[in-house]
Amino acid sequence: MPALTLTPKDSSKQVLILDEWELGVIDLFLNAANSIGLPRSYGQIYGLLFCRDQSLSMDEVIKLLGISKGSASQGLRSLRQLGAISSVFEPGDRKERFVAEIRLRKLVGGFLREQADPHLDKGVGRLKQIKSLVNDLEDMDARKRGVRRHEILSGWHRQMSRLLPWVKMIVGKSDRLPQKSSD
Amino acid sequence: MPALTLTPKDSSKQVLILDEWELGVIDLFLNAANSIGLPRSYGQIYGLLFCRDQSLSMDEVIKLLGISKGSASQGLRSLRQLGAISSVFEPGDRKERFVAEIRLRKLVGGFLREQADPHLDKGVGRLKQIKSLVNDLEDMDARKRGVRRHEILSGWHRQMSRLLPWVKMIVGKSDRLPQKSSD
DNA sequence: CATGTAGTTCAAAAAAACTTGAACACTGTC
DNA sequence: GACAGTGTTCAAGTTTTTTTGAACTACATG
Repeated sequence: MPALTLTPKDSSKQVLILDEWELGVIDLFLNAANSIGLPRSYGQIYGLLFCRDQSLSMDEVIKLLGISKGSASQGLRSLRQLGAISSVFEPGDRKERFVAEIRLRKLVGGFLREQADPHLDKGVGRLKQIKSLVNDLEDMDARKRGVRRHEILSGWHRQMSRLLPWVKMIVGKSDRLPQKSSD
Repeated sequence: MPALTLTPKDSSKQVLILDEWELGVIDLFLNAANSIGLPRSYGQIYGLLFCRDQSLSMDEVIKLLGISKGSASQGLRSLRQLGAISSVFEPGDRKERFVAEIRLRKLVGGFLREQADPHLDKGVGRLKQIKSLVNDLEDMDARKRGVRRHEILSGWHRQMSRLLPWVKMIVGKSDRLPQKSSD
């Protein structure tokens, strides 16, 4: 029972309530965000934009999701930083408007770039530190054990570094091919 | 101070303090655990076991890391469930003792099995629910939008399902080859 | 330059996640 | 059966993360 008394072609008067399926999608993304370590509200925001054909302003996001200005501002900024959404400016409008990036390749790529890569970089430093601590050991047996562990960790680091490019490559092979939705 | 007058070649008298490099490794795993969404203490426990050649009992883990019985118990159980550690029983000893799994392939595989797969499974249900909500829509335009979104999500789901086996495959190619530690 | 709109910041409040430890359960011994 | 050694459970406490909202910056307009 929404959209009953709305104006004909008034595009700024877009449905200001959410459909049930949209709530489902938003909740799905809320959970997804959460499980990859992002704040729930980021997921909600992305989910909302994902559902819509039209760009939304921050105000609309706030009203539709019922979240605070602060959350919306930070969420939108971070999502853009991740490449998960992008902003557009309607000519002659001061408001910034947002749309969701829906190419999985881009989403995954952005996430890896912003989250995984930094961790791998920090890892280099940590490994160096461990190596130097190990090299300070006097006792040869203890040292040998330490060296072995450092070697293993270095190997893992190398492997993870190799993996990421493959992930970016594999995801996005045949992005958007939604033919049979038989299930 | 139990086990003082116990066994002959008392193997329980192991170093009861941590080397500095071990602290470094433990901290590394603490952070790693955290960033993949596991409790910090799991990382500490794994890190400690990773450093050691000898198996450790729960008691030793508690003393060495200074964590509570509850954390140790839950951490050890979950890590075993993830396949990140395994338990061994010294003959004639009632205590369970633990060692770290150091094959990256196994670690990654266990993590994906226990964390990623369940999410994908739940995803199937969510998608079904969204689909049925979308199919209830009267308005054909709204419905079309909903169908489109459902198709995209299904495509993503398919892609992620395809990706995981590759990840398990790629990681572990040439596990343990730590030849040149020149860096 | 006063006003209104758009958006950011950040300290404090709220919520979520993690840890603790005391009570409990199980098992083998005397 | 009472006891001692091992390990689990979970309500309550602690810590960390997230959200809120009021104050603030920036900027265009009259």
